[in-house]
Amino acid sequence: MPKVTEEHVAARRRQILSAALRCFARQGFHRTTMQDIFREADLSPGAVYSYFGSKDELIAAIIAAMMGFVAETAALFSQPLPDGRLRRPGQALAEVIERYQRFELGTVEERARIFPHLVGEQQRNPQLNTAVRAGIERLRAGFETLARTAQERGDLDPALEPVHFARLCISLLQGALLQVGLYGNELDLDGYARATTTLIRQPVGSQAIRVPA
Amino acid sequence: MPKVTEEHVAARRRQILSAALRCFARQGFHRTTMQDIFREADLSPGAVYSYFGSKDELIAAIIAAMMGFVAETAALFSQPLPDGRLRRPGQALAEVIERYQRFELGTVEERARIFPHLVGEQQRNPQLNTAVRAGIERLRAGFETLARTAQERGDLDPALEPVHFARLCISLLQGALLQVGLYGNELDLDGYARATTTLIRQPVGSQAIRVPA
Amino acid sequence: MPKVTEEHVAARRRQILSAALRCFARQGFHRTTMQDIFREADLSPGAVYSYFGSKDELIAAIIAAMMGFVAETAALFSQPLPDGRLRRPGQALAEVIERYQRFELGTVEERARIFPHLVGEQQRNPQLNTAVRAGIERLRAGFETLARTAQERGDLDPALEPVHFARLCISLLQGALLQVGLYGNELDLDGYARATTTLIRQPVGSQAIRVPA
Amino acid sequence: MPKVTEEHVAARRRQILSAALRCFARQGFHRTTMQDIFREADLSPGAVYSYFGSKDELIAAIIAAMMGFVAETAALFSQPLPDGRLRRPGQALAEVIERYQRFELGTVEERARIFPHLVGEQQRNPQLNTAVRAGIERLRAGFETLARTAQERGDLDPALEPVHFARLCISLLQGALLQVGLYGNELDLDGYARATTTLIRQPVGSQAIRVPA
DNA sequence: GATGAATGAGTGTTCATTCAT
DNA sequence: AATGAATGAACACTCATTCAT
Repeated sequence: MPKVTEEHVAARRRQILSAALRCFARQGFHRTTMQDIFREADLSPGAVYSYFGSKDELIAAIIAAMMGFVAETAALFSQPLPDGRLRRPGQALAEVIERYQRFELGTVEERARIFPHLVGEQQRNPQLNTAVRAGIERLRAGFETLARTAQERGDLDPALEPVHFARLCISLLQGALLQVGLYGNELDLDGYARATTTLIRQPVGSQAIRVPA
Repeated sequence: MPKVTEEHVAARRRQILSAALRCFARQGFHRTTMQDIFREADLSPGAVYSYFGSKDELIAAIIAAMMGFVAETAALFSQPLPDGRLRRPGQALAEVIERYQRFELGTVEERARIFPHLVGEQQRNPQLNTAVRAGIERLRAGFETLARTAQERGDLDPALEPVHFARLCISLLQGALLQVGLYGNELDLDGYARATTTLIRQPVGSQAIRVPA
Repeated sequence: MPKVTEEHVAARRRQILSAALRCFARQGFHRTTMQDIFREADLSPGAVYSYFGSKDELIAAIIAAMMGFVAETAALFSQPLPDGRLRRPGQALAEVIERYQRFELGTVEERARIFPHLVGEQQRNPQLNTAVRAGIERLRAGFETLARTAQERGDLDPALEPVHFARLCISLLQGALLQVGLYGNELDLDGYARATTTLIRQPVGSQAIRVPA
Repeated sequence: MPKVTEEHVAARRRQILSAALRCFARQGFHRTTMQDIFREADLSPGAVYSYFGSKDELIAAIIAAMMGFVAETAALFSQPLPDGRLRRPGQALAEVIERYQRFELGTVEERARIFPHLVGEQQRNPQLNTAVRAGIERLRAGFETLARTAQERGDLDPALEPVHFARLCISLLQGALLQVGLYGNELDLDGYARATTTLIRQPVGSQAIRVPA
């Protein structure tokens, strides 16, 4: 009965991971005890430890899932839209936020609350640091490419250096996560997304034509 | 000689806080042990505990110092510039980043590395949460006011809702901190500040007058 | 078919015991986990537990097997040799060592490596202690009898008190085991056996006749 | 007050080591929990751990003390007696046993009961193994030298190969320890020592002159 | 009979905090 | 005021054993 077992294993891992995510979102990685996770997952220590070898492995699995989301999203940006053109940066930003909301691990808020802990952990763990930097860099590079393309098409103010502009896009996403963590449901993520799109659209000539008051 | 004592107390508190900051920046709040702090401050446990009642108090004091910076900065924005006008939002953003770099507690990088830990801690501690939300809200409200004023003067695209726009300004600041934590000195904060200013300047009519290609 | 089942049971027990012996010789009783034994025996937990009720029972079974060897050997000494005479103590010592090498449980080295663990365990477990003391006492009493007989025949220096002499024979055997455990194959057990025989042969008058230098 | 502290530290270490020795002698290394040691030493976990970094370190310290005894004893054998001559092997054996009884760590019986655990541990721990083999080898080499010297002086049967003879001396010592562990105070160690001396004295010609019955 | 996922008491160790000096 | 040895609750993790299938 290998199939049943395989499914069972996958289900248990999901069960444990989502319990851990809830705990981590509530208390952070370090304030969460393994006991908390056993209780939340309704499993014994031995059961959890037969699926994940240590607390760190559990943390790493959750971070890996989140970085997987980043990698997939970054990959998406290299693909043209159905109409054969690349997204404008503003569209891309809104798309990330929308995809984030549909991501299958935990809830929007839980993922947002995990985010600062992930950042903190990665600062201290060289292995995680490499992974996280690589992930973010891929996303940033994606925005940079979109910015160049948009500038070529006259969709973006050429005064914005693509390298820096891409960094700001990352900031807008990071800020979204932090503010969801801070305000929870009170923050309207879709409204936030629309605002970023508005802010980002900077057509050619916008500055030049400005009429002095 | 109460004055000497008072100064002595203040100096010791600074000594301890900055030792703690260095430790926290290196290891995060939870991985830092009180022993680490005793060693870094070159003081005995008893000495440290006579100035701060607990580790949490130490954490809270550091967070309070950082929120103090936020509050002062927010207060600044209500004051007009020497010429009697209020800053444009872009100016304000650059000013925050510049002030941040001159803030006297620890180094630019240490403060940035503490930031995610601060966020994580505040999510868990209602008292801190209230303080942090209040601080950020004040800053956000400051940007909102500046945005309205700028719109009235025709310095900012009226299509940008001030409430949301202010949130994005916060994001740009939060992103700056996270990225300094991530890249350290490799990130050029002044370049980042200039890029935000460029992104933010959205004069009236910029969209309307755009000439189709 | 009770006979088949009985054989099956015996075979399984042997399979498990020899797997356990290998593990115990490698890691000692306490560092060996039941998982180690399941893996070494290539059986499931349930299977092993249906033959031995606990880890302690497994340990006891192995110790019992080794004490069985001691008991058989001690019994042998009461029997005269084919020529109707009893062994001289030196012969007996060599015989024990030779029989030890042919004992069917595990290898020479494995049994030697188990020995100190056996001693340690028996010190702590009154039931085992009784069994082990009885076994060794029987062997010691055997040597004592052989010593008396040898003394009567003039084959052994009467200055050696049989009671103490027998103890020393036991020591020479214990030392052999410990040193095999320590040096493994590097120790030549047959050479050791010959040396003990040489040491032990102390004929009547050997001291008296000694010519002063 | 560095002197007071230094003495205090030494006293605490002794206190802890002797508590540990009692526990280990009673239960063996692995069945002894750190809790047992805290209780026996009447100290808190933190106190014990500030003197010894781990259970293994505690075990190693005790084994080191015992190997120190072996090393000192072996060193002694290289020194001639007051009369300028080297000991005869039998004298040396008795001297070891006598010194063993006066050794300051724990009681005679406790040290004996630790012995099999020490052997078992050393089989599994390469570092300990090296140390223990070296210690025993030094003692064995001491006996070998004494044997050669004795043979040259006609004090020992030249038929006994010094290398093997020395091994048997080690066995007689090992056996003494094991039997003290087994019988406790019931075993008369001094009687044992005298018996070994008697067994060992094998003067030249003892075999040759033997009169056939 | 056999399996192996699950249990949960128990382990070694850490570290914020106290208090006699 | 200052010290630092000591405390002990709490932690991550292990492993002998069970029992539904």
